[in-house]
Amino acid sequence: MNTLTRKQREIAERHALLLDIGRRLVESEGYRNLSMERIAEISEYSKGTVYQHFSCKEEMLIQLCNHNSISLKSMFERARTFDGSGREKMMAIFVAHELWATLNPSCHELHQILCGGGTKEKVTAESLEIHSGLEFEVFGMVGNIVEDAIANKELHAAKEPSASELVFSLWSICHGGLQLRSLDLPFEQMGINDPQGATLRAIGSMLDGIGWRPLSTEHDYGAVIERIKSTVFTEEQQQQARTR
Amino acid sequence: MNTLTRKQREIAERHALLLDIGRRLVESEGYRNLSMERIAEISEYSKGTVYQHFSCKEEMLIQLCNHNSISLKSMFERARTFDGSGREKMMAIFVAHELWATLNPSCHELHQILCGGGTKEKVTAESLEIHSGLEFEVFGMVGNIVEDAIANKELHAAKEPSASELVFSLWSICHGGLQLRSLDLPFEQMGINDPQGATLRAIGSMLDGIGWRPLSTEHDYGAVIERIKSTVFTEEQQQQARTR
DNA sequence: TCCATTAAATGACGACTTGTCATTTTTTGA
DNA sequence: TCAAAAAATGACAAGTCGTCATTTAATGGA
Repeated sequence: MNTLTRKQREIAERHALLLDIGRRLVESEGYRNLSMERIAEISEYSKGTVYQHFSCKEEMLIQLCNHNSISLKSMFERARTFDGSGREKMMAIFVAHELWATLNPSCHELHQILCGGGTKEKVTAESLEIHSGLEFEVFGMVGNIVEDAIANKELHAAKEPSASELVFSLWSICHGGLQLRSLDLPFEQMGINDPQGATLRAIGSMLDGIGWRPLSTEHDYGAVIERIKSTVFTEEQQQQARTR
Repeated sequence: MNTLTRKQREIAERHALLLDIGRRLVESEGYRNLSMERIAEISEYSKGTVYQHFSCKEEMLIQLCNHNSISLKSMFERARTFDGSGREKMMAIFVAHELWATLNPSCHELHQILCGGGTKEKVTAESLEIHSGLEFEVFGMVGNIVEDAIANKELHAAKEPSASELVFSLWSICHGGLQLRSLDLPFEQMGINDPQGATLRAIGSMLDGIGWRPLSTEHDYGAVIERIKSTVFTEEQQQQARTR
């Protein structure tokens, strides 16, 4: 039993190693230049061994993506511990999401790969289920913040947008913003000086629009965000500062 | 001269043919299963000839994408002819965007490919410039509607969000919504019964939030959208109805 | 300790793609 | 009519994915 577990541990370690190599390759050269052959070379295992861990390239990609989702989830878990109003907690979620996207440059790209191109068809049912499950959990976490706010009367319940729908909208703004930013258009020339801030203000306007109190005109959310960064995400913020 | 032009016309025609085959292949099998070899076969030209038109696969993809952008632009041009308030015109833009995305299923996927994966590096400078130019023009068109609304006092000018920034936000919501929808999560199970409507309501909330009059509480924008569909986009709407 | 059995690792291989370029075919115009 | 220019072709090199027969290592009983 002991030996068996040792072997299992070795396999798990190698699995993590391979994923890490994959992540680094995607980050440094884009997922198009990722090849299983390269991963085998770098890891100094043979291709066959790599294929014992991942049934195909896409399987590796979805596992990388799931790994990212887990890290997002844990950041969201920390975000919701921020001691503040519901809307402030939502700001903490936003901060978490931005830090996550900045610190894991591959995550947005990987997410997009999963969306299209018949990628999902090639992946194992298991990984796909994990993926949906994580997406579901993350959605739920954010939804709970909305529901709490409704319970606290910060936000009046309405048929539309429902709590889930609001999460849908927030998700759209965040990911759409990331996508647009990744196009690296000449934003300054277009009159957009601060794309990240643009996303933040878009969320602010939307929450104002549904009447989530205190409104952005009634409260200094800029200061809140600084407080969130320096209290809940100290380490990540430093890490981000170092990366730049 | 005449003969030369005939030849040129032939080449242009073939170029269009190849693009069309490419588009159909992307739509039917996803861009991952697109191969230049297939395009050559289907078109009954040789691979070498195909490569005289497109320096590489990515070049074909960006040209497809640019083609889509041109069609988006022309739909936006029609949208802004809608006879109504600034905010109603913006709804017409939204309708145009939704119809465009529905009628050209490849466009969103192609757009995403361009974002990442080192695709832009492989493409000709010319196509890339056209791409940026189109994006710029489309942004400008929507921006003009915002500026007109400010001039008409429907919307009070503010430092932030500026007109361009508002366009950025709207773009984010629309594309983020498309991306999320393309993940085809179990939306109903998550409490989201109408994803397209969710995007629409998100935009409504945001425009309410910045105080663009008349607010959604003061005006029946649902009815406006029906009017837009039946007057400006009659044909597209029928086409969409047929597709479903 | 030795050896038979089971498990794991390997890399040659077939199938497929991309992009090139020497060769062949077609067109042009004198 | 025919030589020169232009265009089309597909064999080819290079690279990738994923498989699987073969080799290598681990295991556990005698």
